[in-house]
Amino acid sequence: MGAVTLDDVAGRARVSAKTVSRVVNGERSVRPETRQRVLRAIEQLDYRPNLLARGLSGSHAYTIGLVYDNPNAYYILSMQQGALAACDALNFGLQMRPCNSRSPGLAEELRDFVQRSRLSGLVLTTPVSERVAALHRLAAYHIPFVRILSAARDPRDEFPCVYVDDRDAAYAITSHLLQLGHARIGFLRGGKHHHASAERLKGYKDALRDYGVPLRKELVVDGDYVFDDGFRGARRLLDLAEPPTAIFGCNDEIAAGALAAAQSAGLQVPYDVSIAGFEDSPFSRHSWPPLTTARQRADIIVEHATRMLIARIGGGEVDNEAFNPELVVRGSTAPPRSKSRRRKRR
Amino acid sequence: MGAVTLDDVAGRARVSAKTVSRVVNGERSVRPETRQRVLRAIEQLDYRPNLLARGLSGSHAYTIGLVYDNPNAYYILSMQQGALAACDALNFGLQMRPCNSRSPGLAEELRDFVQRSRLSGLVLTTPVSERVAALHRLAAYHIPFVRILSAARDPRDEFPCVYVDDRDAAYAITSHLLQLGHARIGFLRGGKHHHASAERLKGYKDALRDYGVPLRKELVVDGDYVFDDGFRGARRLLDLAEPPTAIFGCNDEIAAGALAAAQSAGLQVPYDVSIAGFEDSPFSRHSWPPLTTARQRADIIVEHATRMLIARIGGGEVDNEAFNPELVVRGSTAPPRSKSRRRKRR
DNA sequence: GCGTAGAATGACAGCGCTGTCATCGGCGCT
DNA sequence: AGCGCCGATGACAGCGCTGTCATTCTACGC
Repeated sequence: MGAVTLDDVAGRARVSAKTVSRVVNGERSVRPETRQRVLRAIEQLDYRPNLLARGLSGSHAYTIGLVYDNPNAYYILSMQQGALAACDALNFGLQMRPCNSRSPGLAEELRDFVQRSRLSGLVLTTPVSERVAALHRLAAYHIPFVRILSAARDPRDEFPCVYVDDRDAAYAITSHLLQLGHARIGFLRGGKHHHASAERLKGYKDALRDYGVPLRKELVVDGDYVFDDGFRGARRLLDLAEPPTAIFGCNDEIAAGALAAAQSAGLQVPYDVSIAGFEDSPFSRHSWPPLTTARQRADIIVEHATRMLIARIGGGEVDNEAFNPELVVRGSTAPPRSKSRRRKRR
Repeated sequence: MGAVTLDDVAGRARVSAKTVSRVVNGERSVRPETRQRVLRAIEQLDYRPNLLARGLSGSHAYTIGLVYDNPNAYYILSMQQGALAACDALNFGLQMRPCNSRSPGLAEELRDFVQRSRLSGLVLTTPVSERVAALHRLAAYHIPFVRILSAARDPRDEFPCVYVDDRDAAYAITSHLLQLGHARIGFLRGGKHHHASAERLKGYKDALRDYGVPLRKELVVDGDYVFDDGFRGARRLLDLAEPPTAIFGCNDEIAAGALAAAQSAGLQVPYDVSIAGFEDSPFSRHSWPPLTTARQRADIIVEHATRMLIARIGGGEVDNEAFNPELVVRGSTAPPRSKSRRRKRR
C-alpha cells in the first residue's frame, strides 16, 4: 500500500521535506530551479499529498462544509455540484451537512461539526443563512463562512454574502402574467418561515401594485414547498366562484402540483389556466407543457460562494456578489381566454 | 477555539489517553467503573474525537467513498441520502466521488482517491460496479468495497454485492401492460453501455416471449437516460404507421419525455397511449397523469450496501443481499382503446 | 574585498490520535 | 507460599504534514 510521502519526494529531489511542502502549496521563495527539480520528483513518484495529515498539521483541513436545510432534493444536488466544482478546482474537500435551521443550538452544532474535522469554513445556504443570531455566534467562534441570501444587495450586511434577488424574479414573473392580460393571479406560498418565500410574495405584491391590480387575499394560499400543497392549493383556487386565470407557484414543485390539479380538473394548460413556477428545476423542462419559471442557477451561485469562502480563508478580501434569477418563458403561460369560451374536458 | 482533546479527558478522568481511546472506540478490556469515569469526563467536557487525527493515526479514516457515474441527479441524491444515513448511524464520514466508469485508469484513480484521504472503503454503484477488470485491480490494492449490481443474485460472484433485479421488475411492468391488453409495446432504451439497461430490455423481451407476443425490432428504440431521447424516441414510435399502444421508458426521465411527446402530439395519456417508467423518482409522482413505474429505493439499497461495507471493514463477514424493485401502478397506464376510437385533440 | 539585508532552505517539534509492547495486579493453582 | 496467567492499564513512538525559527546562501553597496 506504501503511499508516496513528502519524505520520499524530498529524498529524490535532494531537498528537505519542508521545501517540497512549499512547492506543493505554491509558496514563494523557492528558487525556480529547485521548484523544477521538486516538481519532476513529484511527477516521477506520482505523489499525492495526504489530506488528513495536512489537515491535522495545518491550521485547517482544506475542506469546507456545505450546510443546508431544505426539503428540495434537486436544489440540494445542484448546490452540491456547484460546491464540488469549486472545491475540485481549488483542491479542497467538501462535506455535506444537513441540519435543522430552527434548532436553538444551531451555532454550536455547526461549531462541533467544524472542529471535529477541522473544517476550513462553511457555506451557509438558505434558510440557515437567515438565522442572524447563529451567525453572530459562528463569527465569535472564528469560523469563516459565506452565506447565500434571498435578498437584494445590502451594503450594511456585516457578513460576506451572495445575494439572490428572489423578489425581483417574482416581480418579473408576475409582470409577465399581468402583461399577458391576467388580472386574477393566484399565488401559492412555500415554506412559511423561509425568507425567500416572503421575498417572492413581496415581488408578487409589488408587481400587482405597480400594475394597479388590487391584491385579493383569497388568491394567496399558504403551504409548504411540496407537490401535495401545490395540488391542494391550486384545487382550492380553481374551485373559487371566480377562479384565477393564472397561478404562480412559489417553486417548481408547487407549480407541478398546480399543473396536476388543473389537468386532473380537465383544464388545459395554458389555454384554460396559466401556470408559472420558480427555480428552473428539471421538472419545469420535463413537464407538459414545460413550465414558465425563474432560472436560478443554484450550482453557479454556490460555486461562487464557495470560491469566495476559499478566497477569504486564504486571507483575501472579497466583495459580495448578487445573482438575479431570470425569467424563462415556456409553454405553461399564455393570455387568458375569455371566460365564456372556457371549457371542461372529460 | 481550544477543542477538547483526548488528553484533556484523560486528565479529568485520571487515566491515560490510551484508556480514553479504548472507551471511545468501544474496546473491551476496560473495567466498567473506569469506563464510567471516562464517559462522565467525556460528557462533562463535551469531547468529540478529531476525525483527522484518528484517520491519520489509525489504519483508516473511518470514512467511506460513494462512487458514481450517472447522469441522473435524483438518483445520485437518493443514493447519497442512504449512504449518509448509514454513515451517520455508524459514525463514519462520507465522501462523494463522481467518476468516468469507462476510463481505463479507473482503478488507479480510485486508489489515489482512497489513499489521499485514507478512506476505509468504497461503495460502487452502477455502472462503475460493472467494470470487472477494475474491481480485480481494486481488490489487488486491498481496497475494501461493496458493489451494487443490476442483476439477479449470483452465488459465483467473488465480490460482495447488493443485487437489484432490474430484469425482474421490467418483466413485471411489461406483464402489467400485456395483461391490460397491449400487444404493441414500445421500449425506449437508456445508457447503451449500462448493464442495467440491458437487464431491463431482457425483462421486456422475456415477458413478451412468455405471453407469446412477437418481438418487433422497430418498437425498440435506442437512446440515453435523458428526457430529450425519450421525447425523440417516443415521437418516432408514435409516427409509425402502426404505432404502439403503450410505451415503456427505461427510466422515469425517458418516460417523462415520452409523456411530453404524446401530449404534444395531442394524445391523451393513458386513453390514447399508456406510458410506464422505471425508478419511482419524484417526477413519476408529480407528472400528470402520474407514472406507472418500478419502485427502486436507491436510498435503502445504498444504505444497506454502506452498512455491509462498514461491517466488512470491521472484519465481519457479510452475506450478499438482493432487493427487487416493485411494480407501482399509477394513472399513466390503462387498457388500450380500440384503434377506431383513437382521436386527436387540438 | 567585506558587511549585510533579504531570499532560500532546513531542522525540529508537534497536530491528536492509535498500534505496539511493557507493566501492573489479582486470581487460581500446585 | 510461590508460580504463572490473564485482564487492565500505561508509556511511547509515529502517522504525514506544516509552523516556527535557525541557518545558509546570494547579491549588492561601499
